[in-house]
Amino acid sequence: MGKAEKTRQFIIEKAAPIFNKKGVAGTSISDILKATKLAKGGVYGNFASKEEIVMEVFDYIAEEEKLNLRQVTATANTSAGKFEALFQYYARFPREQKVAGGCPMLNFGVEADDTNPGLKRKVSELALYYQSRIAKMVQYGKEHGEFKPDWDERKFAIRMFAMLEGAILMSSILGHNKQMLVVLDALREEIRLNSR
Amino acid sequence: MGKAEKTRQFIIEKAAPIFNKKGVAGTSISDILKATKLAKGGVYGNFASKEEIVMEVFDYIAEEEKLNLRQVTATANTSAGKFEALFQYYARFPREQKVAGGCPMLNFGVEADDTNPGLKRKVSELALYYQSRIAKMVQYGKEHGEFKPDWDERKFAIRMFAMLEGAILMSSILGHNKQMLVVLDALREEIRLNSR
DNA sequence: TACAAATTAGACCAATTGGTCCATTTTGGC
DNA sequence: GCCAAAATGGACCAATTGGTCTAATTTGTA
Repeated sequence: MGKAEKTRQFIIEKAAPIFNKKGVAGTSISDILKATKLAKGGVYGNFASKEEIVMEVFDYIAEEEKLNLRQVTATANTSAGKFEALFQYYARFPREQKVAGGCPMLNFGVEADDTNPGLKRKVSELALYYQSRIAKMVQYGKEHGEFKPDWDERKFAIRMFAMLEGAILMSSILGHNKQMLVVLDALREEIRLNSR
Repeated sequence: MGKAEKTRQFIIEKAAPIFNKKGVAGTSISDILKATKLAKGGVYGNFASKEEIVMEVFDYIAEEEKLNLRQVTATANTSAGKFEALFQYYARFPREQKVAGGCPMLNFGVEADDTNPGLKRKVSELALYYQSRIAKMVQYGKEHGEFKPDWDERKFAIRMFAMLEGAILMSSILGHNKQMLVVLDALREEIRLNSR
């Protein structure tokens, strides 16, 4: 029992950054064998196919990232404070990422879009989860008198999410985070304007 | 002379949507042979490698997309009008795309990031080109009294670009463009606030 | 400590990968 | 319409792909 489960988890953890960096099509089973130092039997005894590994890898990265962000926001006790903590996290992104390779929604989403409906669904669910978390942070802030009551939290969540993903893309292809900083400042300003 | 050049172009045009949809690693030479109905000699007589095809395919898509957007903005003669034309184009994105598969900066950028420095560079140049075009549209609007002179065009360009890319990602993984419409409305509002 | 069950190593498989090469065909200029 | 040059088809290549299978090892438990 325990052994197989541990090997499974071990494979997932080793495979995750590879898939996140090189993509699904760009990652071969032999890449995973190399990283885990297992033989084929060790992998295929625990997973039915590459596809199954990919799915679980995505779930794993998603869960780690959620955990990460929950920790980041937990440090503050006001909504504005949580937003600021988030912004400071993204100002350092992807340096403090647990699973290397950048944003999994961006990486897997772009590839899955035209090739893997199951994975695409997972990505969209994760994206909507983040947007609802953002919206809830605004909502909470409104309920506690931090933010103006007429601030549309759902629209803000969509804009914030889109801007962050776009900024992550730019950071990775430009090799610096100056554009991310500009985006974060704009978000800060938007929060300030909606504070009271 | 002419023949080889035409075959080259033919291969690029047929290969472009495939690479744009399935990615570089996800596209095989045999996919290209199938799409062009050529044999290997016909492809490798015109290109040295898959890599060379990819590079030219990206240039081709980039050029087509630039042309497309230039036509879109050419219909209006004010900056505000050009922005509105752009927004209407992106409200329909990717329906009216010349090369199918979505935004090449998103598709190629995400994959090239960790795997292909040459392609990565092309992507970043294209992204900066678009940002400078946006900035110039604001600049022109300021010079012609459309927009307020203290509007920071470079920061706006970064935000607009990031939001559009993020919205394109969301459109493709959600399968609808509702979030894109929210983003476009926000951009419209920002332009309105900076108009005079 | 014995032993069945769980786990793994790695040989093996057919299919596919990117790429080469040359004989044949097509081409455009004279 | 001739003919060299350009272009193409497709056989062929070694390496790699995802995946199977079995013999050997490791495991937890009685």
